[in-house]
Amino acid sequence: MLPESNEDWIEQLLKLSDEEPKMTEKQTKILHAAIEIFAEKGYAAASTSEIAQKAGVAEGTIFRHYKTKKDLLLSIVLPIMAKLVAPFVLRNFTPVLEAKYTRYEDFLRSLIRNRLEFARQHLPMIKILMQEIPFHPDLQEQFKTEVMNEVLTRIKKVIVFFQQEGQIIPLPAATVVRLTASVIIGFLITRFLLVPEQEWDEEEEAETCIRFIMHGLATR
Amino acid sequence: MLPESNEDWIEQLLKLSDEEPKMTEKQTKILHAAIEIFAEKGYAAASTSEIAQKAGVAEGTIFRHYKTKKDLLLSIVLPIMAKLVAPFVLRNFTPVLEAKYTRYEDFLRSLIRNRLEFARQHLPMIKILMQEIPFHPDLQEQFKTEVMNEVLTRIKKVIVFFQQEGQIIPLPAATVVRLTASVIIGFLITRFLLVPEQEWDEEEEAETCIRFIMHGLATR
Amino acid sequence: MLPESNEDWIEQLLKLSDEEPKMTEKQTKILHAAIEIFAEKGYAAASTSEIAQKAGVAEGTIFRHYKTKKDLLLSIVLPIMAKLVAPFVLRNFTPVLEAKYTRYEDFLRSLIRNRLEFARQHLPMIKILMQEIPFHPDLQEQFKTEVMNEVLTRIKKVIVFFQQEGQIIPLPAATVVRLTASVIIGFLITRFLLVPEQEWDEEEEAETCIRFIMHGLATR
Amino acid sequence: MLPESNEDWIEQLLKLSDEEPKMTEKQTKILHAAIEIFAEKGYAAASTSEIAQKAGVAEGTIFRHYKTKKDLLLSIVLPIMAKLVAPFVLRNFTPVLEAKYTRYEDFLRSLIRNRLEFARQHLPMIKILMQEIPFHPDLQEQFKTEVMNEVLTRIKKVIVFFQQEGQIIPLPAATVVRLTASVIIGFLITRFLLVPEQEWDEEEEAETCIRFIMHGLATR
DNA sequence: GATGAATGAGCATTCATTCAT
DNA sequence: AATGAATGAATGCTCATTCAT
Repeated sequence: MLPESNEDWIEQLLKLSDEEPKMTEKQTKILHAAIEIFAEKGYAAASTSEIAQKAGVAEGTIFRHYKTKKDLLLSIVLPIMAKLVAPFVLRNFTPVLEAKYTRYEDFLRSLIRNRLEFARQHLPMIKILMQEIPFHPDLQEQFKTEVMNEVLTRIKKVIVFFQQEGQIIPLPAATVVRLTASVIIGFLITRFLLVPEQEWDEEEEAETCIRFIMHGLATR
Repeated sequence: MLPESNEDWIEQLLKLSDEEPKMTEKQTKILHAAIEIFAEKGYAAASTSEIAQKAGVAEGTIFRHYKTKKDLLLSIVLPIMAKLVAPFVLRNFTPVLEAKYTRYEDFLRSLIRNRLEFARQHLPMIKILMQEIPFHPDLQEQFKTEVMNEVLTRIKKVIVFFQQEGQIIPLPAATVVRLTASVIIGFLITRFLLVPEQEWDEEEEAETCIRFIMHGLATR
Repeated sequence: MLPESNEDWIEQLLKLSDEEPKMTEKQTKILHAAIEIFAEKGYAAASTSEIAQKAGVAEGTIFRHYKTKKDLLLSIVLPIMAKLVAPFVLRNFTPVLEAKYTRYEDFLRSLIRNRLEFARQHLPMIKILMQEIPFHPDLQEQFKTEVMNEVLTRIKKVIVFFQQEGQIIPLPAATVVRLTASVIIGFLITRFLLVPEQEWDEEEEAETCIRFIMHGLATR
Repeated sequence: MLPESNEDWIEQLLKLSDEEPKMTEKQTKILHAAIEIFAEKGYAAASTSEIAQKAGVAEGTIFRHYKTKKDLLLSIVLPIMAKLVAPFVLRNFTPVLEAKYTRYEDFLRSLIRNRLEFARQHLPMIKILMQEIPFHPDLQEQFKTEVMNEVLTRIKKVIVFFQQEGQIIPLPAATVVRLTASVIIGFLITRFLLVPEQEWDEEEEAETCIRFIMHGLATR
């Protein structure tokens, strides 16, 4: 479980998540079909006619709702990008953190659990996002601006805070972020992409990650 | 520099690397053009006519050397996959290791340096491999067999060896591999894909990674 | 100004012109939008959705009033064709003429002025008519029947009348009509299509046309 | 027959006319099919698949030779526009004229005969040119530049020359051109488009046109 | 009457692949 | 070995038209 005190921003995250409630039923079906097919064969190799078929609509119907195929991609990928950064960008992120988590370890625990849940719920969309970012400069731009700048600067503040507290080693904040993120993302990728079929004791593995990071970053 | 003692398998790696010495000049140009364009726009979005144009050959010439477009992809991606696993698969890998590296830390250092060099030399092909694996079951199969099975079992043996020596914590070998790989791959991705334009003190960053891993895995 | 004596058939023309007084406001807007867009891009290249948009109605509304796109075209083009021939077809045309215009020159003057006004008022519809006639056999048929037969035979009678009077040269009536029409239509096209932006002294140019025709047709 | 002295620029015109001798046989067939179909149904209403079918080639073949459908149109329409103005633009036009034709009437006779032949040979392409100019700003631009500017200024010089000789009435040159052109073009349109099926005594009609123009423009 | 979502045939264009030269 | 013209299936997208609301 996440600490109760954390619930407020999860709540906010969830609020963000029920996208476009005014979508017609056909539109929803198109979106779902597109997610499935884009995730399976990639954007470029997916054909709109296949999407239409899987969605059970006429091909023209896709283009009534999404001006172009690219538009359809963006309507999948932009919201997921927003949700990806949401937890870090909510305006009360830093103060809340500093007050709430007296230990880096608690911060990590909350983060991992939250991202595990996020990945479980949105796996296909995340796959699409990761696959397509390299080929779409506009997505890259958005990603760099929102993630690199917004998220990184906020997290770095948190890192510095814990460094000042003497909890973690005084490496450059960017390095600390990279090391931490590598371990967590490496876990998520292994869990959901590389070996998804295996039975995972997620609690146990999460704790192992945390301990590894904490010892790795401990002040000597 | 890599320690001299390591040179023998690097030598072997290099032997593997001058692939198909019997390639005509046009074929080489086709291959180079394909690598560039596949890396830039992805396999599915790349057109053979664009490749032909960039290679300065006629469209038909591509299909004289590579039966299909997929064939052209494989001729890029299979060799790079072979080279990716080469250092671990050379038949003398484990014994050599156990004798040579008395410390996990030295093993890591050698590994990181070697992979840095590998990534620097073959970045576009590695990009292509990573991008296309999810969409080609045959590549996945090959990857699982060669990397997951061959490489992992060998590395796990090394891990167990160092665990028995008491140098690293007695976690499941798979977990140790994952943690170690996450940090190293996370470094490589950040170095070459996320922030390639930045000036990197690779020696320094590599040592930071090593220290992080060593502390993270240290017996308590 | 047109000579008063001419007013009666102008009056009749005007009666014809307030077409379909029972049109709803939306229908009027559709018609206007269609005229504008057909004239601008041609019938085939105009899309009903663009017309709907410009008219400010829903796509379906067009088809409530006009069964097909072709229907919409006809509802523009047929009335303008009727008005085009109206002055010549009014049943009292010939007798009136013979009585009224004692000189061919007066007939021409009245004709030019009237057609100038007609072109000024209905330019876009005339453009559409001219553009589409070659591609619609039904329009051609209508045009040949109404214009070639009806109008030509009546005008020829007038010509013969003036030839018998010795005012104009005894060429075949068809030739006289062609020469006269060429000059007048050539003027109208230059005035409204080729060089519409120029300041035109229409009175002066009309008189020049008349003098040219009269000298050209004068009995030697 | 055209006066021998005129043969040199006709010769030049014909030289211009054997367009692109390096066309493959399929390309020729595509071009001919396109001319036929564009003339019959108009550019916008013609489909490339219909053209391909009539040409007896695969649809893709069209696009190997002409990047776009518009390209195909231009490859028909630009050469015909060039040929349309060729007789007037040949660099020796004015001097030759002034020396050769001592009477406006002879100039007209030569012009009419030449344009009759031109229309007879290239009727479908001329139809296409006339139909499409209103809808393609780039064609309009080209037309205005080449025809309006180049041709008109040259012809005006000729007109002024004959006016100074006292052969024709001192109206504005533009007006003289318009009157003359109206009569000739009116004849051509009637001959080839309105009543092509009729037996025409072209010599006789041409002389009638010339006499009409000469009397119309005679100094009083 | 008016709407606008839905349709599916049709469009221009691209593409991997073939083959005669 | 190399070419490049030719292919025809497939693609993303548009369009006139229908119909339930």
